[in-house]
Formats: sequence, structure tokens, C-alpha cells
Amino acid sequence: MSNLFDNISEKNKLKILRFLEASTLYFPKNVSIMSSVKWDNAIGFIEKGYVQIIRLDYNGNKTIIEELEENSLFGSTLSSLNNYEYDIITKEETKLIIIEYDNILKETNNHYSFYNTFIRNLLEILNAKITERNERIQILTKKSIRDKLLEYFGIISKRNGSKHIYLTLSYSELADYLAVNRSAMMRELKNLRDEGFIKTTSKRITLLY
Amino acid sequence: MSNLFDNISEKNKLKILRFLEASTLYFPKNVSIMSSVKWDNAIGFIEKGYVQIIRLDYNGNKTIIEELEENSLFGSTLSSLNNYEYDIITKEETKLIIIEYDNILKETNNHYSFYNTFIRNLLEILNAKITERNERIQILTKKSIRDKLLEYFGIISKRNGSKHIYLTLSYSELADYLAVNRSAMMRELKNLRDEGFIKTTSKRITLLY
DNA sequence: AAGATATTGTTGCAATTGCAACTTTTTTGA
DNA sequence: TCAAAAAAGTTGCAATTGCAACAATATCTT
Repeated sequence: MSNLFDNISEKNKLKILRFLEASTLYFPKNVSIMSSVKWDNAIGFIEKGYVQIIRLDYNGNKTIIEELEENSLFGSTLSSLNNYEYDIITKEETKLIIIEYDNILKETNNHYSFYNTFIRNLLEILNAKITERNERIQILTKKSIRDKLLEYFGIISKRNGSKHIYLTLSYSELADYLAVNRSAMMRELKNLRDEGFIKTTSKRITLLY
Repeated sequence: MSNLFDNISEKNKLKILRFLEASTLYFPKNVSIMSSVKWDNAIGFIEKGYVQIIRLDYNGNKTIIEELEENSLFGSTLSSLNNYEYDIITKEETKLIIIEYDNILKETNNHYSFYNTFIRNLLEILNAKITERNERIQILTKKSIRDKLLEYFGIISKRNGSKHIYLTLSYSELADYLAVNRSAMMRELKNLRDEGFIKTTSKRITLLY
């Protein structure tokens, strides 16, 4: 996964932040940062920490839209958070850099050759986001819980090049992610275990096929 | 929805296409264009026509990943089509412009002031794609067919600012899009009709809530 | 270390959904 | 224009899933 400042020196990074008129905010763990920022035209860059973008619908169903680790990018113009149903929650202490979107493409930026690298990184991050979404859609379009689980495991396994998977999500969160009932999912995991498709030890899963 | 050449004159558009070393291809209706192009580092721009990106899994389940109309952008680097399970099918006669991704960020491009506009358009298209995917995920994470339908209708209705919806997808395609069984979906539509939530006349739907 | 809180694991039962097998209607293309 | 193909519409039945209500573990937090 690409980083916004990949292949850019610390000195040039500071230069970029300066002419982007970026501001830096610090947040404690487990707080909403939705209301602290005017997101209409800003994007956020997580320099340190970990946050989740979640969605709560009228039924109280919770969906994790996105998990953002260190060096991830997110924001309204760049991923439509302009909806009151979304919330952004820090899961760790977080250092956030806010950038006004319109500043990204000011013509004067072009005078700096390293700015091309910055834009390339930005395009690559957006591309990675689309890929992520496509993977999620791939999973969600499976009709059975079993197929959703297998697709999820398959994607992770392929990504890491190993049949041994370590779950970063809790099982409750996984059920949310797959958009299925948690206990039905647990039941299906048991079936997969009983039928010899997988082996599990708490959050370690081995694919046996 | 933004276009790659918005706010760029025809003359400058041709200039851009020249230094991007773009090539143009023409396709008839209902053919796969997956194999005609080396997609590993190219993006495609649909100047004229209409294509669908679909996915066929091992069960034979078909999923429409994306529908691309005139002036849309798609491609491997920009949305991970590097998977043999995908196919791209023209649904109309199509004029396709192929651009090598690496050419997009050559430093010499910066000498042209209109190039900034081009990059801005590109960023906005990618952003729109992410938004689209988010909407789809929003729909797919609903647990019942009814809620999926209502979410879908709600999004379209909001987008057009009207309670009157015209379906561009056929009902079979809609079922694929929602990842549900077609006849179960038809049954649920009937229920919604009977319970007075919607009124339908073939592909025209009116929301009554 | 202990109480509080969150997560995991399990089950029965009802509701929803998928599937198959049709008929009817609409669209397509030679 | 007319036959063929595709899409829409229906239904019964079986399978899957969601839901509720637990008990058992694991994990915070003070």
C-alpha cells in the first residue's frame, strides 16, 4: 500500500505541507472526529494512529466502511463522507493532517518537481481504495455466508501469499464486514471446521483446500 | 459526473492525447474487449459507447462490477482488472482510447497549464468511482432484499431529486446488482407494491413514502 | 486482582431467501 | 413480420439465515 509521501524527502514533505496550508490535529482514543473538522472540501491524512469510518443506519445496523491505518488518506471530496449517517472514530491516539482539497492542484505547485511524485502517490492511493472496494463488493455479492467467508479468506490468503491467516478483525467485526448475522456466521465457521475446510485457533485460521 | 476532458478545449485535448501516446480502438456491440488490449499498465477512456465490467465466479454467478457510459474511465492500474475472472463487454458500438498509465505523470507534461485541469478531472473521476462503490456497499450490506431495494431506490431518488424512478437496469440485471435471487426479488417487489410502499409500471417506479 | 464490559460460542425456532420449474410478455434480429 | 431469444412474472418447497436468549471466555480498567 502506497503512502502519500513515498519517495519524497522529509524536507520536501514539509515544503508540500506548507504550500498545501495543511493543519495538524491530535485526537485521543475512541472519539469521533467527524464534527471537529469542516470536511466539505478537506482531506485527512493519518500520520499516526488508527481510525474507522463506520455507518449506522436507521435500524441501528453498524457497518465498517473503511479501516484507516497510519499513512492512510480519507476525506469528503475524496470519498463522499458528506452524509450524516457516517462517523469517523479513532481507535488509537491519532495525529491527523488536514489538507484543503483545492490547494492540491494550484498551478504554482508545478514549479516543484517532487510535486509530481506527490500526485502520483495520490493517484495510487485512490486506485488502491477502488481495489479495496472492489474486493469488498466481490465478497458481498456472494449469496451464502459460507461463500462470503471463503471469498474473504481467499483474498487475504492471496494477499499474504499464505494459507495461514491471522484475523485483524474480531469475529463480531468480521460479521459486520461481511454483512451477516454474527451467530449464523459462527455456525458456518463451525461447519467449515467440521467439514475439514479450515482449521482455527482463536484468530488464526488455516485453509486446508 | 465529471469527464476526463471537462474544461479543456478540443485543441488541447488532442495535444494531451498526443503526448500521452494514446491509441484509439473501435469495437462492435457485444464483444469482449478484455483480450484486445494489454491492460497491465493502461487505462481506457470510452469516447463513445457503453460497456459493462462483469465478473463470473466458479459457480457461474454473474456480477456487474461497473457500468461505463460515454466519457467514463476504467482500466487495470486504476481499478484492478488484473484478474482473469473479470470481463469487459461492449453493450453498444464503442470507441475506446487507450492511454499508458506511466505517461500520465511525465514531468514534461507540467509545461502545459491545461494539464492541471486534466489531472483534476482524473482525480474527480476516481473520487466518483469510490463514491459509487461506497453506495453499492451501502446497498449490499443491507440484510434483507426489501432493505436492499429500498436503499437502492433511495439512492437513485436522492440522486435525481425525485420520487419517480426510471430503471436503467433490467430486473434481471438489478437482481445481479443487488446480489439476490431474481424471483425472490420479484416477490419482494410485489410485496412492496401490495403494502403500498411503491407503485410500478414496468420500469417506472414511484416511491410512496 | 476483581468487577465490569466485551467477545465468543451455542441453540431452537421463525422468517427469509434461493432454487427449480413453469407461463406469459417483451424484445431482438434475420 | 415472425420466429427465436430474453426478460418478467409466479409458485411451492427446501435450505439458509436472522434473531433472541443464553453460558462461557476473554479483555479492559481501576
